[in-house]
Amino acid sequence: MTRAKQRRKPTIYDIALAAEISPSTVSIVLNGHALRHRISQETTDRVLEIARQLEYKVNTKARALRLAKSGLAGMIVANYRNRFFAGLVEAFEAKSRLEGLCPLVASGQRDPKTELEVATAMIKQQVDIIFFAGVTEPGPLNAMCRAEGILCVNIDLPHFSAPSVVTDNRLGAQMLTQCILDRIGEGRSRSARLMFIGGRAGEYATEERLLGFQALAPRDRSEADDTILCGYEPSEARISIARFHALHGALPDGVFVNSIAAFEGVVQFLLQLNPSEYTKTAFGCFDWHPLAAPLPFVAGMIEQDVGGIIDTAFSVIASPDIAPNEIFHVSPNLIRN
Amino acid sequence: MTRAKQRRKPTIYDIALAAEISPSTVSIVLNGHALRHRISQETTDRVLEIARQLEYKVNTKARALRLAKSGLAGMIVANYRNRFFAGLVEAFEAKSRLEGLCPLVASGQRDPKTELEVATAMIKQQVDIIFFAGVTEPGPLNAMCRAEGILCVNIDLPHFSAPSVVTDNRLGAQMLTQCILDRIGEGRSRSARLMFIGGRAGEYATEERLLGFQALAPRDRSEADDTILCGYEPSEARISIARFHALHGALPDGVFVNSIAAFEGVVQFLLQLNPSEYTKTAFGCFDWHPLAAPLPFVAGMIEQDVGGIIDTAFSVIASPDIAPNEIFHVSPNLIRN
DNA sequence: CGGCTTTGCTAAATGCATTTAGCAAGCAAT
DNA sequence: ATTGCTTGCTAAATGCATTTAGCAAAGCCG
Repeated sequence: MTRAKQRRKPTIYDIALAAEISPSTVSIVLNGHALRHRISQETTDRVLEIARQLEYKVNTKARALRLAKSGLAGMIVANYRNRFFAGLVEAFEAKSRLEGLCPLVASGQRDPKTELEVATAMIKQQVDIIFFAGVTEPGPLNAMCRAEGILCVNIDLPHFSAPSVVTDNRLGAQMLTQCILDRIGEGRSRSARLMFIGGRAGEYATEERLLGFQALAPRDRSEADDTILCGYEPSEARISIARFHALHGALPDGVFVNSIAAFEGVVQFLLQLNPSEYTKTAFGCFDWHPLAAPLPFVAGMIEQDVGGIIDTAFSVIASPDIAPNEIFHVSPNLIRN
Repeated sequence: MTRAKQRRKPTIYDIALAAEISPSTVSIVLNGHALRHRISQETTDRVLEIARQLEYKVNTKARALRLAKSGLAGMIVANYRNRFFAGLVEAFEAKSRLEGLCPLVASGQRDPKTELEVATAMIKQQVDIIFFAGVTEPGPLNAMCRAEGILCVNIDLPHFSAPSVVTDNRLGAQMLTQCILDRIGEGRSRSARLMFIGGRAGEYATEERLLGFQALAPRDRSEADDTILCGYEPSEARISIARFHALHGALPDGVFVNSIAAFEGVVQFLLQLNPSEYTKTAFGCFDWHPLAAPLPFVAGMIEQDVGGIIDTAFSVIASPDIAPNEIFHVSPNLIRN
């Protein structure tokens, strides 16, 4: 392999020179349009062989400049530390490559300013599509994409200004609530006291999950302080559940923890208690993590179907006539303990 | 803001037309070379104003084509689910943007074939630099970069074929071991039995950490079965520590868990035991995770300094005369419980 | 043999920004 | 008036791939 290519990267002109034909023909052949343009088999073979020998690689910048598309697929996620987004990104990368696109991912850190900056950077790179996952306000970003003619999809948080793909939060919440009730046991579950902790009022996912929870939680027990929408900070969840415990002198029969972040806070609190305090309580978390799963008091966790979400999002992109306000639901999985 | 830009994106030619000057001048001004090229203040202002009005954005493809550099900074990580890599990526993104580069991250999934594919895709995108973090074999990838004239740095796993930035694993291991000994207590720590579990023999990080561990672990106690390099699969770690426990009828006084993955397996095993079995044992993990930190038996965890690693890597890139085999060490942090 | 089709290929325009060499006008000095 | 410098700007080449319109040669028909 004594390749004397160190000088400069070979272009189609180098191939043309070596094959004694025109650059046009080279381009046609390399793009697989030989038949369409009636290039002879002989010429085609020669071009391909020389390209191989020279280790020719297309200059993506020149191609993108000419075609006004980059072959890049963009995705913005909130962050990578969250396992849901991490899984989403990995599924996105794999699928993008399958589709022949180069994935370009960035985190928006749930900060509108960063999100805008990151989205602008992606548009500058002329990404052909963008998925917005875990963005605080998709509306303006969707508008930007429309103005630039970039196809986009909202993930996780839907918005009417672009097609959206979301987990079926209500269904997942029902599955999780049922799992909690199962753990509590036939006898007690009818009159069990269930608590919902974590998330924000008015927020799409939280509201949906709350609906799923309330559909199964014993009616007569839905008292005001059983639903604590304290956000996603572990410390807030810790304080909130501690307050409940102090007030009632005990934990409820079941706890629906909305998100792994809130779960962190709950665990922090529980581990300060005497184990006998929480072994009678069934916990469920709308999120899955391998470190939380083996905890003895965990009845079940919800794992969102990141592969399904990404596949759906790509199929949305591929369908040209989908209404911007359409929402697709993907069922999550319940992992029972 | 009734912008009639829908048609086509404005180019420097549009600006030139509007300002009644040449595109050359526009380019010079927009690149901040006005002074160097003696463009009058008046002209400069006019160009900038019109560019603003037209919402001009440079076409990165054309620029990249001309300059033969893309303004992209690439990084390959093993995956995103691991918190260390997740943090690394977030630090990388932030720093890249500070440096005026657009971050392009991809995961190699610890699979040489994927790594090669991903690296090739990045090179096709003409990234200006690449960081390799958590790739199985940096050598060939470093060689590719050299052939293409792309600056690269190895992170986490060093290799002589490019400058490397790694956590000071030995130091971190010493800190963690000391922390475990502290927890065990003055009285017992001299003759304490310490165990090292997780990682692979012959692997750089594991060997380094083992050296740090052995430097402090009581000498006379370093028996063969106290060091279990069972890889990174949680199930392997679970089985290994279970076997130890069955064989000796008890846990050791202290356990050095090498990686959060191994820790998962350890936790799985512990939670099956009666708590009295493990409360006398001090656990330390070379990795940090918020769900593991509050566990009562955890004495401390090591958090690698992702920001420091990325900053160091960028400074390596900026220094043209660094030997390819040079290795930079970044101290990690011990999080005590 | 003239006219038509088919085959196989090419010329040239295009996308947009950057940079170098250098022009023209104005002014000062001799 | 001539020479020389400065100021302010521009022409034109360059990077590389793609695509459309169309040319030349060969083959076929009547």
